[in-house]
Amino acid sequence: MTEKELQLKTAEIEKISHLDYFNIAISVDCVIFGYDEKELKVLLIKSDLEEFAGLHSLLGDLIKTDEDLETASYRILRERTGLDDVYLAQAHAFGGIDRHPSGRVITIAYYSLIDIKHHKLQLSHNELNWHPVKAIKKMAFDHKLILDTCLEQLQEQVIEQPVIFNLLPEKFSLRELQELYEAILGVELDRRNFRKKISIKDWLVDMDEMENDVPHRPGRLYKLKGEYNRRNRLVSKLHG
Amino acid sequence: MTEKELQLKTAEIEKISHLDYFNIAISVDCVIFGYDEKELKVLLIKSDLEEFAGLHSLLGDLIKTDEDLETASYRILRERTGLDDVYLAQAHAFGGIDRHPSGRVITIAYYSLIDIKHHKLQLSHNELNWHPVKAIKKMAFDHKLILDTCLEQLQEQVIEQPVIFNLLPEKFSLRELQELYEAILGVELDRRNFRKKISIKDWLVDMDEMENDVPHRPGRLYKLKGEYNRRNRLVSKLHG
DNA sequence: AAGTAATGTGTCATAAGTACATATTTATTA
DNA sequence: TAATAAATATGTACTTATGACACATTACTT
Repeated sequence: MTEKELQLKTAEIEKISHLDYFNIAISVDCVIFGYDEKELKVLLIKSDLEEFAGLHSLLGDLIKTDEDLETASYRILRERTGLDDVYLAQAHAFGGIDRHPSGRVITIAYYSLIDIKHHKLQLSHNELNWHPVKAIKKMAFDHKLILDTCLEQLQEQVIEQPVIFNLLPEKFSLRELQELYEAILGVELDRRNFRKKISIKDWLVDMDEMENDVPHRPGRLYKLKGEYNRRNRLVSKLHG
Repeated sequence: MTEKELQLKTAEIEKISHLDYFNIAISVDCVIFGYDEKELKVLLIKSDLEEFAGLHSLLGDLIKTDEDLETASYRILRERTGLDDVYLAQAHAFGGIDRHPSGRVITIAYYSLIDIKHHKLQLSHNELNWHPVKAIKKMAFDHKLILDTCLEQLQEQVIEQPVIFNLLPEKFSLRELQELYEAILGVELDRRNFRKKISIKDWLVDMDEMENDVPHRPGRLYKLKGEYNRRNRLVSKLHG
């Protein structure tokens, strides 16, 4: 490094009034939920850090200076899965001092809902796989805590809002929908009462079609009313 | 700056693998809610930036490298109000690229609930004042958006959880409690139905005492059951 | 002593939630 | 081809929660 270069660097440092404050990196971590084989799943990658050998971690990356939080989340989704038009919601910020072994990293956790079967995922990495949420015990970093937090928020969210449909193909039967609720909430629901409740919410359109790939009496197919369809929409109206 | 010092600085820079990523500052902003004169209020300071002359802003500060998010929030609360044992909850992270005129700052918003009258606030600054939430139209930065977001979350929270009591003195009448709910939710409630609902929740202990400073028939005084008392407790079990 | 204003309680109608049973339709099996 | 199995589809009775509403009581004020 030449004297000239050093001077430039020095100027750069001086410009930053409190270097201390810029000694913290910011990342985004995405909890990507999917639903397959009657199980809620999450997309994880094998950790490449020695400290966490054998453990899995969420998909995340540091935020670039010219992108906002949601742009960064969408970038990660695109880079890792090839998907663009997915449901995304901010869950929580995690900022423990020692949460990252290489230094101070504050992360902002988002969760995303994906229809595994419909979207052809272009998984960017051969150690990137779907894992049943229920089976996950330990993860790298504080990612188990992040996962649990996102799952809790998802549980609250699906009860109130019509977001669960982002995990299903466009057309689905009421049985499939019920099984998905059961997988997310971890409870068994009464079929008759479930149907009553769903019909009261008035979220669905009857497609006048039937299932055709089931080994039993096929059920009617429904889709979400267009007005609730959030697949292609930025969920959060909040980005300041 | 000597050659030696330059070399040290250079080493420091080299150690940071991607300087770009450390060009973002992180702050915490606190929406400090209080309740007085039958109004929900928020503690604001006059902005000292020229861009926002005449506008008010939330209390916030950059996070230090050795403190986690909640520690930073509590530090701000302590520095600004002298209070320590208050309810605090994380609301949302805001990371818009241009949200701060002096550079890239991502902020994590917390809201806090304070009993204005009981705690003797040591307001650190003479331009620090309580403002009725309903009257606030414009604020500095994106702080109006942050305030609105926190208010929404508070509204959801008080319906489900016994947190509203952090805004009241230890002993209170059902009328005071109802008025507080009305102020937060922005609705009028039926007195008889309200009392029924509260009694079902079984949050309160009858103190067998009466109001004594009211110009009408005094009501019974209640307090929150100890098991729900969160005043001295870190709310968030989540800090990774 | 009468008036005023708020406290404190109760009822009824309606809506929502819960437990539970039977008929129907399709695929499979004998 | 007929019986069987398994899932769909729907309805009813009971309980609980919600919302609208009325009246007696108590303490302060005039």
